[in-house]
Amino acid sequence: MIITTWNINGVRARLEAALTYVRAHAPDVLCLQEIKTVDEGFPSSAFEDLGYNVATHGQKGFNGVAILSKHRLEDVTRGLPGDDSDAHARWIEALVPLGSRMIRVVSLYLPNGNPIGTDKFSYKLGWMARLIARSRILLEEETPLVLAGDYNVIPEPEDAKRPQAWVNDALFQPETRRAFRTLLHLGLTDAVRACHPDRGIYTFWDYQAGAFQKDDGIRIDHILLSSNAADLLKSSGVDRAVRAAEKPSDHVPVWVELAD
DNA sequence: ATGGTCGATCGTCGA
Repeated sequence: MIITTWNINGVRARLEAALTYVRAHAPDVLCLQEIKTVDEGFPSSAFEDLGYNVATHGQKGFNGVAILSKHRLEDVTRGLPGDDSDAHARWIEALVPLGSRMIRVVSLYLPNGNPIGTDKFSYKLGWMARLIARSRILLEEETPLVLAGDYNVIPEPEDAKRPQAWVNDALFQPETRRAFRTLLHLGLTDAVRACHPDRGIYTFWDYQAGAFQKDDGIRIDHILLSSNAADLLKSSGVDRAVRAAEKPSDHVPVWVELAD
């Protein structure tokens, strides 16, 4: 089973690119972030025509996440618990059948947090604390867990072409990286890092200043696996060619292959 | 140091 995550930066602007990708790769599950539309604006029928079930958690103008699946979607839950005042659409969970059992898949869009020293950065750190709390609860279940999305976290210096360019950025702050490590220490595996110890693997290149042409990228889209999901891990990868296609997102798809 | 680029939406925010 292939589970893919992709920040598509606007599902309506990216519909043709998304359909092209799905036709070519046919992932079993596709987690999307930054759909940038309300649920009613999501082009569900275009994906349903390709055999996918669709669950969205949208919002007007920005944010918004979705899970598309060739298999059943059950027990769909929207929103990250822990703060009733948080109206951002950044979290959706679902159960998906994998062989004879179920796995829990989450599509998440962690706040960017820039600029540092503002309430946006505080919101990011608070959201990460809630992510850790929710993950702790989900890990208590025996259902294999796949946490896929745009984490807006550069975990280590080797996850950036120019780490020094990010030292004042929310994505690479010590507090941000520490919270991400705390998350990993719950027992989660960074699937791409586990399969690819080499540096130079990036998932995002800014639109500006020819970043992709210079390969001036960062690795901020991650798939974290519970230990019983990591036991099923066969391979993982990053589809960087998508960034060179027509009218691309600034992020590319990241995927894992799990044994059925 | 500044401005450089996108999407959603239509002046400006978020990234």
